[in-house]
Amino acid sequence: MSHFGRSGPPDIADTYSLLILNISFRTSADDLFPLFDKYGKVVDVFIPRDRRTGESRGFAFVRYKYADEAQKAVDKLDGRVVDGREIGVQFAKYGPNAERIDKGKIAEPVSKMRRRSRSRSPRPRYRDEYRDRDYRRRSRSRSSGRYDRDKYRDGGRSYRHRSRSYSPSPDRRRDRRAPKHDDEDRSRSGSYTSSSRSPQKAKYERSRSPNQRPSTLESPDVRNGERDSQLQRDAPSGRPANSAGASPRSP
DNA sequence: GTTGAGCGTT
Repeated sequence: MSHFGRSGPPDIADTYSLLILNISFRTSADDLFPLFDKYGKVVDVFIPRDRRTGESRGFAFVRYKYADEAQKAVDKLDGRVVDGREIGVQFAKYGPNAERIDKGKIAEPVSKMRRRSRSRSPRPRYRDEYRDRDYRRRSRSRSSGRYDRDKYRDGGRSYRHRSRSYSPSPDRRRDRRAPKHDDEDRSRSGSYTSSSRSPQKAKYERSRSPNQRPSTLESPDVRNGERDSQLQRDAPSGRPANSAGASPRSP
């Protein structure tokens, strides 16, 4: 009953969802919980994070138990400087399931809605987060800015002169994060339920240990050469039956 | 290490 997290939200029956925008990227639910809990009874605080990097997106969802408290929080916390950034508190417009929300509170399930609001969708939200597998680097920021310009500048001539054939598979490296520290109290690190709170709130070093394995990170050329070498060494006969007829380059 | 309109769950 008190343990949720197996299937998403704990209980969104009589709770009002508030959308917190403009929050710092380092702000966590633990920092927003006491802030919002001071104005009312916070049921849960959820901060959507990126699936690729795992960083916060910059907004959070605070679920209140009563609308009056939520309204108060919006009026009080809206415009408050948190972590050095002004946050924006407002009622959630959409539900977790894209359902209809009334003042942050879920009006009714989609089943009862039938197809009433089906014809009303003139605003297709383009969520270019991770389409499927073609998730590129456009994301929500970082891409559009000076970075692109700089990149373009560098790519003006470097990009074009990419030397010989360049294998278009740079994102093939699946270097997993080195499981150095596994004592992460925060299992979800996103949903705060005022339940499990680590007494040791030391400064979580953002250093995610970017353990990049240079072995697999080596250029394909080197690997290719090595493989080629090995292949050649594997067939010192001078005539590898494998290569007989099937040459790497079919002219 | 970076960024800043928006709407959500391991």
